Amino acid sequence: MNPDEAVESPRAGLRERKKARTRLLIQQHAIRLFTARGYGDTSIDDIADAAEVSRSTVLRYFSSKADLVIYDDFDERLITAFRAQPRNLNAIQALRATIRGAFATAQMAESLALQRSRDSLMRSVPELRVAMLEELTRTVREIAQLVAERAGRPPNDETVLALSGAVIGVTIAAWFSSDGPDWVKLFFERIETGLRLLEDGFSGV
Amino acid sequence: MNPDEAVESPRAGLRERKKARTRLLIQQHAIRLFTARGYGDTSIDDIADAAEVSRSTVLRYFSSKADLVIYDDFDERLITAFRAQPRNLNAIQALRATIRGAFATAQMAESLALQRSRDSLMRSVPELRVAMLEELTRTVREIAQLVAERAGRPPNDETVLALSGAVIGVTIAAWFSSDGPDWVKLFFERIETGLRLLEDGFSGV
Amino acid sequence: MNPDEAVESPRAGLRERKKARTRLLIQQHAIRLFTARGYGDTSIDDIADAAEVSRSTVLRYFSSKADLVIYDDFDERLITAFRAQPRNLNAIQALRATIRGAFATAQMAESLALQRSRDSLMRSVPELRVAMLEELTRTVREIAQLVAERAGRPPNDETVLALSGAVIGVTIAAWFSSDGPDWVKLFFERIETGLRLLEDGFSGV
Amino acid sequence: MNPDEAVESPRAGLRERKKARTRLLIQQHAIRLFTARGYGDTSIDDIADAAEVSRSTVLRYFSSKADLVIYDDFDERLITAFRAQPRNLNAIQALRATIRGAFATAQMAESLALQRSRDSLMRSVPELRVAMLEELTRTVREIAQLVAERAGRPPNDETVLALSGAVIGVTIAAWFSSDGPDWVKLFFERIETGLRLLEDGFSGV
DNA sequence: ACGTGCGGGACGTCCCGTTATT
DNA sequence: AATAACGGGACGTCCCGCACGT
Repeated sequence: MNPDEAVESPRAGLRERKKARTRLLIQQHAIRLFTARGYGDTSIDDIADAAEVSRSTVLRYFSSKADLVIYDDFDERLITAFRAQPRNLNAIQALRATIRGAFATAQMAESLALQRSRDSLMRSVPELRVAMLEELTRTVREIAQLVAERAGRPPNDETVLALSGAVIGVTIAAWFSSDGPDWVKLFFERIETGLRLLEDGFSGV
Repeated sequence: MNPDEAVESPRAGLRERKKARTRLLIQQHAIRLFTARGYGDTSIDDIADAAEVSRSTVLRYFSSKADLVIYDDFDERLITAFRAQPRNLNAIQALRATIRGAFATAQMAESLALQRSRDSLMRSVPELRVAMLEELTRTVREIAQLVAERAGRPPNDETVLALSGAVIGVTIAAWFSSDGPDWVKLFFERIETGLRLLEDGFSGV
Repeated sequence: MNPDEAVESPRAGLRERKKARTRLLIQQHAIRLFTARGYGDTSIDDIADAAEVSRSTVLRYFSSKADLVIYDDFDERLITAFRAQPRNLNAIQALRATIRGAFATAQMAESLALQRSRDSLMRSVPELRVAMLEELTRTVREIAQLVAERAGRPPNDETVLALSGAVIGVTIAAWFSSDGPDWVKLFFERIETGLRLLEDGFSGV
Repeated sequence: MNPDEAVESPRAGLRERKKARTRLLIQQHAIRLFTARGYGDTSIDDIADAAEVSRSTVLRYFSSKADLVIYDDFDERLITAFRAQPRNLNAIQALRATIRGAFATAQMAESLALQRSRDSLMRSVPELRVAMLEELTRTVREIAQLVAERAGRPPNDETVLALSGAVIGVTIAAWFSSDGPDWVKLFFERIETGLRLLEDGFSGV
């Protein structure tokens, strides 16, 4: 789901930039090896060797083996983008605008192939599918926080919760149903459609 | 999530009824033991002993240890109830009517305490939480099937997918946020609120 | 085990009093944070921030993280009180009188809630339980010293050692078995019972 | 504290005998290496190599590194011996008789040198001292169980708790104070003295 | 000089495939 | 033939010492 690092913070410290590069390097090797040899048949040591770092470093950057596939900074960047939306948009409008922006970014990402591999792994390896679902529940809470901020309601407000859940549900459904070579396009289209329906209501269905 | 079996299908054969009772018996012992000793510290053999059946019988009824907690027939009964809704209701209206019916059933359930234990286990044991999420993704597809039937659209229709995903998302959010002694009531209220918002749209948020 | 500082030495210098207050302040913040976030998830820096002192100050007052929970001035005060007992009492009688005095003090302590938190932490965090046991073995030697003084025997006298060990053993057993809301009362009652039995002998058991 | 395997069950199955031998073999190598190179500087792998078993096997027999030093079957054998005491003895008398029996056994133990090394390690390595104290608190509960059985009282009876605590306290004090070449003799003498005083009472001190 | 990242390595847990017992 | 021990290896956590950068 990671449309890569198109929007890299320009003035990040050297230290930070190096860390980001190491992280990406490790993840690239990991996904390459997982895809080539299979997830279960690739050890963390194999990845460390390939990336020419120590096992410790791999585990410092990714807290578990599954995290090597699951991790992306999509959430962080969506959150930043969402917060930057004009204040006159309501929560869903801001979400839709954010998603459209993310799609533009994703399209021009150089490492779409990497994303495709990640996606394929997450679909096929039960352990990863499971880890991703757990991750999604964390995301529900983050979205709730964002929506609550914008709507000026508490994060445990019924409406806020419903919207957050619906958004993540639409995302899961879009992800599960978007397969094939054009999956990124399909994926974003379906999220866009879903958000529009959330805005207008499903009463016509 | 199972508000128990108050609405037992009246004309089930004797054999079916006995099987259902054995299943419930095993599950009750399982949840009692899990709650008392902890999930990890209770073996399938312990449960078989307590329920006075053989280990193989336990595994005939439940395909895994997690299933002993996860399983309920809520889905099946919701599906039946959904199909029985008047044809003039649209998909969401039918869902809302179904949920209201389920809530009435749940309120009069005799073994709310059992449900409370299940709920508590599913929240606290990561292994179970994860199994439940996996289960939910299966449910997305079933709901999509139902909605597609009623709307007269194919199951992979964009709108159908979005609605199904949104419904399940609202359910997850309701579940995660409904805690405390009144969780069943809260849970159903939040689903009801969520479905109403899905029908009307979130444009006002 | 600290029933608080109700009996503050009346003629302590201002400097001493200020140090004691800083120490208590730090400890209160520490235990509050440990209870709220968990022991492992609270760093010494967090505590320093909360108490508005520097990290080095925290470590000046408490030599380790565990010490923030373990420390109390119960021992010092018991020793002082023990030494003040009439000379005609034998060792055990003096101990019993001392404990009774401490209990009266403990009962009127204003911050029983703090003690309750400390107690709960010490029971639940293995690292702390262990530190407390180590601390207790140090106390054995101090008690041996006191008993030896009063009995006019050398500190490594067999009888002195046996009595000191027995006293501390009775204390451990009383602590481990005193749970629930009334734990302070139970704790002191059990020590009192134990000391009486040590005085009279267990031949009737 | 392990007076070794003088009283080996004569008709133990071959399987069991082999297991007991493997366990002892591993422990002997462990203590030899710990003594020679230091505890911290000896890894579990080193021990596995020396004993010519796999690391897994070492950890199957001993659940932690500390356990390699801490473990003995002293408790189990004391419990068995205690239960075998004549029913007309009260709890303390039975304990004293049991200890005297254990002492006779300990004296003829061939591997006193091993015990001496264990003792020395437990005194000098803080980590082990700590593990032993935790172990002792477990033993308090076992003694309480035994005493309760014999006295016909519940295990959480105040008197039972006091006696159990006192016994373990006397044991700790005896252990801490028994040093030098004759430590085993001293150790048992001090326990014997302590138990006699517990029986008769400390009123004369 | 000071902090922070990194390599290295041990620990304890878990799981699976193989090998012996019984 | 079934059960149980064993070897092997991966995982994730923790800790220490080094070195790099600022």
